[in-house]
Amino acid sequence: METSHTGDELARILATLANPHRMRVIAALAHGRNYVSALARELGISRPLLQLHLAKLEAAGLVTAAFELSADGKAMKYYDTVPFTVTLTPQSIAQAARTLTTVEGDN
Amino acid sequence: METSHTGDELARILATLANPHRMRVIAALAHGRNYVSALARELGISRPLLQLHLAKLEAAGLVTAAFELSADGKAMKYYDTVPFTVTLTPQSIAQAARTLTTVEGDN
DNA sequence: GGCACATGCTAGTTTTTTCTTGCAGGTGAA
DNA sequence: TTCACCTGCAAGAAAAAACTAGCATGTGCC
Repeated sequence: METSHTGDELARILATLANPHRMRVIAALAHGRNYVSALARELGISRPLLQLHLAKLEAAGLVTAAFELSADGKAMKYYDTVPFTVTLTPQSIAQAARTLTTVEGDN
Repeated sequence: METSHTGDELARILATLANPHRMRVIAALAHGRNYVSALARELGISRPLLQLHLAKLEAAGLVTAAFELSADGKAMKYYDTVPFTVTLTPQSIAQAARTLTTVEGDN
């Protein structure tokens, strides 16, 4: 559950979600947690590419990672979605825009 | 007022909103409509740059443009925000992801 | 005419993001 | 040992986005 974000946080969240691969990752994880190699196979993309997207999703706080040992002793990195609710309206954008830190010239 | 979007529409909306300049444009227009030259001065950015961002906002359906003649007969292009409400949750993302059209390899 | 304001467009650069390729490490099992 | 899995990382290529600079148009007013 998300409450309010700074403008920069919101911008990062939106930029992170605005990608087809990452939307599919969220969709896949919404059905249940999974580890990266299996997830890569499920989505039909390369593992390094998936790791890149997972890193961005995690940086934005939209998924979490947890190491776990499989039955046969292998280290698996499991990812799961973080529940969130973000409501976008012109007003909420305006509110967030007030806390943007992008410095350029002046304002 | 927004209802449901295709995955591609949602991705475009999010990508459009995920930019500091465009967030500020939404914020500025939320206070009232304005024309591009005045808006550029208010935001402290160049007019060509603002026009680029306005074009993207309009393409995403987040703002509308209307030509109007000023008192002294000059053609002014006024922009205004379009009311919208987009709620993001893992489920809504998953739902949108089903209609993504990005073709790559297979799925 | 010349100045100040409005718009539009385009070509080229810079920056960021995306993606591939390839190599490293580790484990258990045949 | 070799094979099939798992992870991590980094360098370089490719693609997309952001931004600048400059020129064009038009208007009314002094």
